[in-house]
Amino acid sequence: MNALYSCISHYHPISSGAWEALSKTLKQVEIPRNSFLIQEGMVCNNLYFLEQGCLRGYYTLDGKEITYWFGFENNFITSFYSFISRKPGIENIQVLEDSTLWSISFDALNKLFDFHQDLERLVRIINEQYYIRLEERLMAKQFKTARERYEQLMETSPHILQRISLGQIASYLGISQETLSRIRSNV
Amino acid sequence: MNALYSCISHYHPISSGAWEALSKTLKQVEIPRNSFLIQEGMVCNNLYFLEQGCLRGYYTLDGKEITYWFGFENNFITSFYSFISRKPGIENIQVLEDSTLWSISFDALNKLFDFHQDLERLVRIINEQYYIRLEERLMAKQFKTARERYEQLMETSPHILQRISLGQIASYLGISQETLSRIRSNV
DNA sequence: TTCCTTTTTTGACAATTGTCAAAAGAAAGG
DNA sequence: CCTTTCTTTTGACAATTGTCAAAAAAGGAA
Repeated sequence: MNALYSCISHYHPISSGAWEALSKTLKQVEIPRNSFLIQEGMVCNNLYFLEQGCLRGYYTLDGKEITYWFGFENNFITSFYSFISRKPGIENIQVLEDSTLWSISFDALNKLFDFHQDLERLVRIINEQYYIRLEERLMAKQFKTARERYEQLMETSPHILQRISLGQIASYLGISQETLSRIRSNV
Repeated sequence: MNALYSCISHYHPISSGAWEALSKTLKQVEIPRNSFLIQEGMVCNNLYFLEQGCLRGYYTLDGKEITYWFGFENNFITSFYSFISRKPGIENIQVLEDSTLWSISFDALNKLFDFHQDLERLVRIINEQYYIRLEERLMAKQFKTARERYEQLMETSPHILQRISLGQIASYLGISQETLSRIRSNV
């Protein structure tokens, strides 16, 4: 749980009381490669913190799997739309490597908010940071070529390339696998 | 201020104490067409609520103005990256129609959070809803053609088409003005 | 190792979208 | 009303990316 504590502190330090309450509520989840944390049609009831391993979020469109994010160590993970709106989502979260997560349910989290304002503040701040990241991604997709997006990914997240298959990276970048393969070959 | 109150209530009702404190802190801003709320290189210190009028956010790339959002009545407006990170942003917010806004500064808002947890919760919830919208937009850009994105915009926000010029809509959709013009002509 | 499966690369061609330039149309100011 | 400016449309062509199909390479299991 140390990884989570230091990750949290990086965003917004919380009181020892809040940390105690949170850590009592968290449940550890060990989940093997190729299993699913969430599947489409389900309401996502949990927010996860990924301590070790690797996940991907994808949905299915015209029979194809469209990957739109990856999760690595120290990422917060959930099927955001479903978790927030409390409605069934279209997202699948697949485990790409044997993973260790910490889990908290929607209800438990909201109960904690009532007693620990600093926890709610923490979540607000994390949300804001994740919003900024998403905004950057939209900008990149909107105004850069596939090659530029790939080069940007290599700079900011070279670890992705070592752990994720080409087809899934292509899908994440919003291009076909063949295009990505060609980008890589004729550097 | 009624519009703001009812907008807020729609997201998350707040106590009368919180509303009183908030409404005392808000400042009304009247700003004419073609002026700027924020310009690039500035730190954005304010969060706005747009009561009446119309704005756009854009930045400059290779000498071109790239519009990436529009604001209409009942929208919360800020240069998000700059407001949150407290760093200079690259965003300009231009007033497209004479507008009436309510304004609160970063510091004032954070002070209010310390006294009114329900206000912080409100902001957290609004952030979450705006995150979901952004996610939808990224998905649309990633996996739909320009024509599909245009048709989706016509369905969900037909009012945009009546108030915003074609070039700016094209930029928002991430396509050239000529392409959008052609999409419209050969229905 | 050898076989089998999955992933990546390559080729040929088509579809989508962008760029540049010019014309047509609409809006704003005097 | 006319002139000027800004916006939208159209044409021609180029660049980017997608699709389908097949080959090559890499990875896993027995």
